[in-house]
Amino acid sequence: MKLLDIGVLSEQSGVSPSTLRYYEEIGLIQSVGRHGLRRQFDAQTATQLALISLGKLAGFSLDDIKGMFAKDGTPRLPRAELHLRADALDEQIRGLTRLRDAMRHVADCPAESHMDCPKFRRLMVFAARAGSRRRV
Amino acid sequence: MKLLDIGVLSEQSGVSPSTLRYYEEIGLIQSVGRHGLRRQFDAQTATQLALISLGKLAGFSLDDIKGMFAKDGTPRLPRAELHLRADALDEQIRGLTRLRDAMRHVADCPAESHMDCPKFRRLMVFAARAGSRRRV
DNA sequence: GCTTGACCTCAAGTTGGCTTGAAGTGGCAG
DNA sequence: CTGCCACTTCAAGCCAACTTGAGGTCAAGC
Repeated sequence: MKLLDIGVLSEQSGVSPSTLRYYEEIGLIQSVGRHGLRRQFDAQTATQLALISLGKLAGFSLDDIKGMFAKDGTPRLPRAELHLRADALDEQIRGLTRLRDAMRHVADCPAESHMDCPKFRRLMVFAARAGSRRRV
Repeated sequence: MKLLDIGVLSEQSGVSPSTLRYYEEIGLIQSVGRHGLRRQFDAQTATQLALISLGKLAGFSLDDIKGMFAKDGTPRLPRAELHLRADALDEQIRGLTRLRDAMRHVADCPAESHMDCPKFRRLMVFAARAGSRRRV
């Protein structure tokens, strides 16, 4: 079983050593030994790190992600949870799309002031609604 | 000119009084006077708050947003900047969409383990790339 | 054998966007 | 006139996800 020195893993994964130590501290990853003082990691940890960054992209917290690995570090992704998260992503994508369209419109809008533009005003109503709802 | 007590504005906008005070403290909004101790705000501030929540949705920081108002509180949205931000939103939307599709696929994927699914592995490569780039 | 440099530990600091707590004040209903 | 209650100030706290700093260790290259 090939072992990776923390520096190598860091280099390979783009995750800084301090972050790796932090991840280990919170139990997200495990080192399998030491070379002198230096942590050594299983090659599998690189895969795990890719999954972690994937999870972060999808909006999971590190704590959420922690629950997605079995004790041995292999992924354990509950399908229902994935669907839920995909739905949340859908929501987010819809909101962002609306926002982007409106921004484009406003940027090209000939109205003297943005406040004179009906689309902009509609956008603000949307924003006001979105703003007064509790954050996701 | 109609004035709003902080409580009224808070109620109306869904922004908590402490947040309003915080926004004033950082110079994002201005109160126009006091009724006893209580801050009073211009009715226009409600509009401004809608814009602020809009800006937050779009991924602007409060500091960015601060730059989007003239000293009198009227919006000053540079069109070039809007286009840039819309482009960034596009990027974000594309990434999220890819992610969502892949998540859906994985959730329904018949492979024994997620690790056996080619799509999942491709997704991880994407994640590894995205993760090692500097955060936007 | 000595230096070097990347690692080590542990505590504390950072950032953004607020919220909370303690102690005080003032307008208004009764 | 009294009590209430939403406000006030100011400092401190909170959250996640790290980073930084001080002081220490160790394997490897010269």
